[in-house]
Amino acid sequence: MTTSKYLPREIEPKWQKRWEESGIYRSVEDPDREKFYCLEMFPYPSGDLHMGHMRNYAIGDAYTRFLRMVGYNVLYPMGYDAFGLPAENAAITRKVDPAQWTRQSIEKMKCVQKRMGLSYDWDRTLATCEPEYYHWNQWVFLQFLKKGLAYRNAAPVNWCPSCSTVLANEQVENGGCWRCGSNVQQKDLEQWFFRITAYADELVQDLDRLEDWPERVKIMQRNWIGRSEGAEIHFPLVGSETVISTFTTRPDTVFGITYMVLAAEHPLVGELVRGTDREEPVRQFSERVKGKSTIERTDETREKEGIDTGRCFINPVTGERFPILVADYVMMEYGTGAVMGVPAHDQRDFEFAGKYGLPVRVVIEDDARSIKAETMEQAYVDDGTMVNSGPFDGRNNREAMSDFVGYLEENGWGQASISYRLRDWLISRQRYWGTPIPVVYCETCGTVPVPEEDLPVLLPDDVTFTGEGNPLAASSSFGQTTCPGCSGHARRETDTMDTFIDSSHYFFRYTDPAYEQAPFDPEKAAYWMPVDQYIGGIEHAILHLLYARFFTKGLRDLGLTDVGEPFSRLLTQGMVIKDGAKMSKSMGNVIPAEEMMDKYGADTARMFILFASPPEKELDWNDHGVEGSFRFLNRVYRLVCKNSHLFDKPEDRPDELPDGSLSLVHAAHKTIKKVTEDIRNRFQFNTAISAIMELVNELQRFSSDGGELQPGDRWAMAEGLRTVILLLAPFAPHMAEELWELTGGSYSVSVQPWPPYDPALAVSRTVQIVVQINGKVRARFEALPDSSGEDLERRAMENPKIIELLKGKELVKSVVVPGKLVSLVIK
RNA sequence: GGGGGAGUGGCGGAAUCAGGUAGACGCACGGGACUUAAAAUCCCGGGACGGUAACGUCGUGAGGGUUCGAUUCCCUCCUUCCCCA
Repeated sequence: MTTSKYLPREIEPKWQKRWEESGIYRSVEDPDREKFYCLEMFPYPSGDLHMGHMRNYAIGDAYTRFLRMVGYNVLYPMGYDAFGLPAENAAITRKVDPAQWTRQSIEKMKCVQKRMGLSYDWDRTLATCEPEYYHWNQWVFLQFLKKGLAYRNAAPVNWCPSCSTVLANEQVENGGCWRCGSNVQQKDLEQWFFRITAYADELVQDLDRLEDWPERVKIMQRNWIGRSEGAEIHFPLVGSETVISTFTTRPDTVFGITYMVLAAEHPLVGELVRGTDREEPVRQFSERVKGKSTIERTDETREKEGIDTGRCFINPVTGERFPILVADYVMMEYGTGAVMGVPAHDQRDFEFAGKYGLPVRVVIEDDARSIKAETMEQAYVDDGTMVNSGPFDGRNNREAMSDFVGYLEENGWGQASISYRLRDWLISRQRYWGTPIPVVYCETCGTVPVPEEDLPVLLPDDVTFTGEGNPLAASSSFGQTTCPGCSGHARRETDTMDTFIDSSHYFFRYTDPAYEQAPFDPEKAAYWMPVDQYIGGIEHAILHLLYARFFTKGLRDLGLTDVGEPFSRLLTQGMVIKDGAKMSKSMGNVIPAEEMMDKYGADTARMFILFASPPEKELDWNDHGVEGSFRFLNRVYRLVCKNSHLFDKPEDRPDELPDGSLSLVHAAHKTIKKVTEDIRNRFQFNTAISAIMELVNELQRFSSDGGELQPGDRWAMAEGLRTVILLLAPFAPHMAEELWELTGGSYSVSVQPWPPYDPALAVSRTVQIVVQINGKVRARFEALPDSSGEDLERRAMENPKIIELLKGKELVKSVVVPGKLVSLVIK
């Protein structure tokens, strides 16, 4: 008998070394085997590996290990999202080289990841800050430029004064910077954009194909893209050739227009009032409005402000003139920056019109009651019958909608149109630690892309980090260059790319990280892509996942891949909570991953993380709970050691099994079935682990029941223990290896076939049947699982307690559910 | 304001997909065994109320509905978290 103790500190490094030396987690393309690409969102290498990371990897690794045992050819890589602000900030405050700082952090993180025992193919590791990687950011940029998917434009942009950079719309949260929270200001700048709106429709439509994505992520994306159908209508300006266009989702209310409002940023505002007595007040008003934040301007509860321009437009459908105003609640980013005012049928317009004495004209009536403009207390926004609408009077507005748009089109007043909330992706950043945008500005040739053969445009070393402005712009070696076209003097673009570009195609790069001709080898990508299972935090529901989807479609249209959607299945893990708050540095409630592993070992940490909560839910951290997982692993270890003699001379299964052993065999098969289904179909690691615990409890009872074990018992016990080891292999891989070896198994447990189960054995030998009377449980009895309904009913009626309760009553009805219950209704 | 989740013992959570024994598994707690003692380990207990007990009544945020039967399905409401404004 072995009496050794469970010592994770000894066995974990031992097996990690063996895995590395034997290279069993390296993946190779094999057309004869079914592939499975499992991926976790790669981390930003801050150097600290926190619980959120640990949870992410524990989930992914357990699933991957399971898949390997089930027989898939698995790709499971890891890399580092290595560009970004923290490295640059460290450079400013601590005078360290961002590249060096980042590489050190990566090594630190990798070290912790290795200690966790994760089964990555480490040969495929990449870091986005390396020229071999960002080369391909630049390459894709050039291809996008050729296809018109990248362009430069002057636009009002979101500016974070604290980070001294512009931000994409997706990076503005509640009017503040997503990183530092500072109030975002609007600034007019020349910037580079990616034309994500070209794919707006496809990005919405393809969401329907993503059946294995959480519904809420799809809803968030759908809302973010904000596709709305309606019409664009053109209004002639009185006394001018100019036409003002507006987008509306309610073209059926055009007869009810009584005014128009423009955004303060609308390019026509200046022209409208030039030289009139309205010029100065309107200019002042516009300036004041521009200084307000977006949240303030779009807050629906706030009173809206406007100012008359003194100019009028003509409503083409009626020929009437109405005033044009400038108002604070209209944003240039949405629609066309001009909004037609229909006070009777839009609540915001109604309030605005009330404040400025603008007329209200009812054009849709409630079918139940008549609506009078004079007595309305709020806008009528529902559907109804069109009135005051010329040829459309009497028709239902919803049904008449498309006819009405046709009517506008025939007369040249407008046309059907689709509007998106989604804006083009602003990718320029005035920062150093990112991918240089490969463009030069030549005095004679203008904007010139850097030729592909000159890539990558490397980040220069001769920079100083002062915290003010972009260090790249101050570098003498970088800024000045010669034009690739005319060899004349040229100036380099000093902006770098948004780091979300890095994470928009890294999953392709893993399929062949050393490939030198393109971002990836099309053939290898064809084998591995798409990612079959992607795992990461819900916080990336919009930003990263939308950009990655767009990028994939862009790469597809460059002919590099056939894949249109990068991630077939998505699992969004819940946050890690401690003491009722998100575990975070700012809350001061962080448990470092390393500390956990020092104390209990990686297997315990992984086990607890998976056991404490289902992956999608929040995980409530509890120090005592970890203790429980540690105890469980100790128990398993002891149990196997105590019974190790059973494996000295393996026995064959006897023809006849003693009763207790037979029950044990049933329990083992039932457990295999449950664990298999919980992992494969539901990602329910917590219930899978519970099931293993139950089996362990049963084995322990069986082995300590006293008395000599019969030959059949010995066989059943050995089988039960081997089953437990195999089932634990995805969750506690180090211990599983150790015990597998101890029981005479061959290396490695992680490539053993997953244990099969016999459905006939994967049921309890007897089931408990309950007898209900009028819905209340009154008696129970044991029966065989396949007992017939008649049999069960007869046995229920023979039950002394039931006979007693039935005395003097009339049996009205009985319902029998075989294997479950007999329900009697009496009067 | 709009959209989407979630509410079950002292705690994390099961059962909810497909209506059928609510509380699996674990933590914390209580009792016992082993020990000179402790730790570790092993065994037993446990939703609430009443009862020595058998057992009974109540019980899954609140209220209603459907059903022989509702934690599960439907309606209304409350609380809370997330996303968008």
